[in-house]
Amino acid sequence: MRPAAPPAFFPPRSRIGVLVCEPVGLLDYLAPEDGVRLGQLVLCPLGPRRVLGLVMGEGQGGFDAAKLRPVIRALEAEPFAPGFIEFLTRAADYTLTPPPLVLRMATRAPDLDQPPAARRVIVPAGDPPARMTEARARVMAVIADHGGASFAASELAGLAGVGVSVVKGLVAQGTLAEIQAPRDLPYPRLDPLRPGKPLAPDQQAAAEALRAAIRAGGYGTTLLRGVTGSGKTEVYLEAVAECLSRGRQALVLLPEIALSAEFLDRVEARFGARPGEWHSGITRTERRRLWHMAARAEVGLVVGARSALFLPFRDLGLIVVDEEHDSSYKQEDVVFYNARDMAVLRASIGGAQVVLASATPSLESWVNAASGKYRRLDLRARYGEAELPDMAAIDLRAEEMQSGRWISPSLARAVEARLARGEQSLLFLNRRGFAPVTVCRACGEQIGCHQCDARMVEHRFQNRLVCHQCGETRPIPTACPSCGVEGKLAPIGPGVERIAEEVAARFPQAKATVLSSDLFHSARALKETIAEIASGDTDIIIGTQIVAKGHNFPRLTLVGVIDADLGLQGADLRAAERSFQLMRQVAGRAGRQAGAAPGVALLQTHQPEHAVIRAILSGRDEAFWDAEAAARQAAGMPPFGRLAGIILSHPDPQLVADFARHLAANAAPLHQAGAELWGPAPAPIARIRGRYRMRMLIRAPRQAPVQAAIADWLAPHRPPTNLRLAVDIDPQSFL
DNA sequence: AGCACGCCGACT
DNA sequence: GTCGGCGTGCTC
Repeated sequence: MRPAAPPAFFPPRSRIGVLVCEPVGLLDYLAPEDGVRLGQLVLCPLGPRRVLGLVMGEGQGGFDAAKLRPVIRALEAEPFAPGFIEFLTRAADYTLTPPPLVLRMATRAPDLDQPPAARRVIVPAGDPPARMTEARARVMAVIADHGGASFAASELAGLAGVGVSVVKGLVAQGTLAEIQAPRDLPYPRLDPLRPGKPLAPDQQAAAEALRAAIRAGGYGTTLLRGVTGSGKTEVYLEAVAECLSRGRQALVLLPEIALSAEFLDRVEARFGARPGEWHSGITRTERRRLWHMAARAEVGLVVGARSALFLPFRDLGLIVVDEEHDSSYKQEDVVFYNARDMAVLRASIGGAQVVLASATPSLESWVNAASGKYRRLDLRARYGEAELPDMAAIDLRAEEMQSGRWISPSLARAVEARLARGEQSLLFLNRRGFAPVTVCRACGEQIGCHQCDARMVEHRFQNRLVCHQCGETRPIPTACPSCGVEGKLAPIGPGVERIAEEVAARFPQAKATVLSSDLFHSARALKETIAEIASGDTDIIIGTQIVAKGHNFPRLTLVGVIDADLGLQGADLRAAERSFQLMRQVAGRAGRQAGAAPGVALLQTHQPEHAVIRAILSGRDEAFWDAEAAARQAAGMPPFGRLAGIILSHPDPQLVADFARHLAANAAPLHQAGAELWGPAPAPIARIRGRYRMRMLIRAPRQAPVQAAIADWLAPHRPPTNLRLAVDIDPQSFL
């Protein structure tokens, strides 16, 4: 373990620099009466308010010493480690996010300004009572059975099946005592020495390579590539074991933590205890506990969603980013960041290892591995040849398609064959709802959202029209809102609900289940449905991309992609890459059967000769990535060049346009840095929630100081009131 | 982000 | 004359 330098101490009333959780940022204060340490969280006076701040170092000066106000008090939370402060600072610099917003992400735990939560618990204190009754004996038995665990009086009474008065009586006798104990307890230690599952030779070799990297200490990133079922998880859990046995903390990031109960069980089976769990669904109590235990190094392993990267770990030695290509790692609202890239940044500062695990890596990671910047480890499939299903295109131009139907005769025959054999089929369409467009046959009007530049999507199960941009819903009208003609509104195009209708009509004997994120109010409900499907309770699954995430359906032998062309259109830089990854994953759902013949994946397409379709069918990933990389390199696009998006929005379209043009006309700092500026242009979604949106795109050579150039460019221009300006470094979405 | 201040139109 | 709309600016 590395020797920890003693944290800098600032004596009482000395001048300190504090980053406050408000847009003002770094301000000077006087240290409180007991002094304060670097990295401590403090409560500061700011105007009439008290706000949270982080002690960053000595004061900046340049502010009238007589006006300095003292910090109210230091919080009892563990101070941030210097490496963590550096990470926050550099993450803010990289993403061009105001540092206070990054500090907010790092302090998202309840009651940080409160002293450690305590509760009153009952502990053994003395001799058995003079009179031992049956009820008293039961209480003593519960205490004996539960060893070190401690309970509140009411919990103890409940467990013993007696009234609280019995417990109180024992306290009065002096047999038991009620004491104050911290509410937030350390997590049970995971045991890295327990034996893991036996590993195949290639897993063994990969695990040893990761262990060696961790043993060597210092930073490094590894791309761990292996299809679903190749045992990636067992391999990186070995890296976790090595990290834990060296006394450092580990973090596993997952894209869809809500679905990870199975994952937590695997961790428990491997290490004998459950890890800390961090995502939007955990309770306030658990959130507070995990935050403090991360800071105090009293949790060894945390499994979490992308925001877990901003937990104040004391000494993080390993970050695993599972399914590293997943687009949910990119946050695009208040703060724009990619958790995969920030994981690499955090690890490089803290001397930690990163494992990027995926069956279908992002082009960025693939190129970094090819250039030697990342180590690359490959795993083969565990179960013989069943890695991928047999794949074929169904050329829709050659099929007899009836209007209002989307399942071709060829695909229907394949489904019939599965029904006859009692096997499952999956029909994949990445489109929620019943129909994406509702058109008036009298006047041609397409029903749109009042707030957004988007069409309302019919959701027949809810019997409403829904805007997929802002979530606004309204009843499905019978008359056209534009011309008023009754009964002429018609749904155009399919969504999963409409495929379900077609399935019900064409395969009336089959049991069908629709899997779409909007149909499940909770992660639990979704999990239950998935378990039912896995148990064989369904003949035909109709799903959006929610089905692409690693669920194992043992009886699934056919995957039908309703519209393989859907992701290919549009000018999106990553359309080909994303389409390839998604269809590869969906097709893989039919390729997992141990020992059995591989399943079949059929792609309905109007363009079977398209490069992406051919690449998927051929199963030659390397060739696809090579071609994609060459095309990106030729165009100077990421990862060979750099992009940044500028998104401006305001309720008045004229105002956004004027300000955007004003910025574009004064872009000298960008050009001096070797960057190009494209736009402004109305964003593809030109209006969301009543705000008009314009976009600009910056492209620069790989080594250009893009962030500094953008900061210099924007600094002199005050945006008008209420105009929102967001900078999206390394954008994934261009909408 | 809040919360002041202050400069304009609409009233008891 | 005031009350209150929100645009501008400051917070160590």
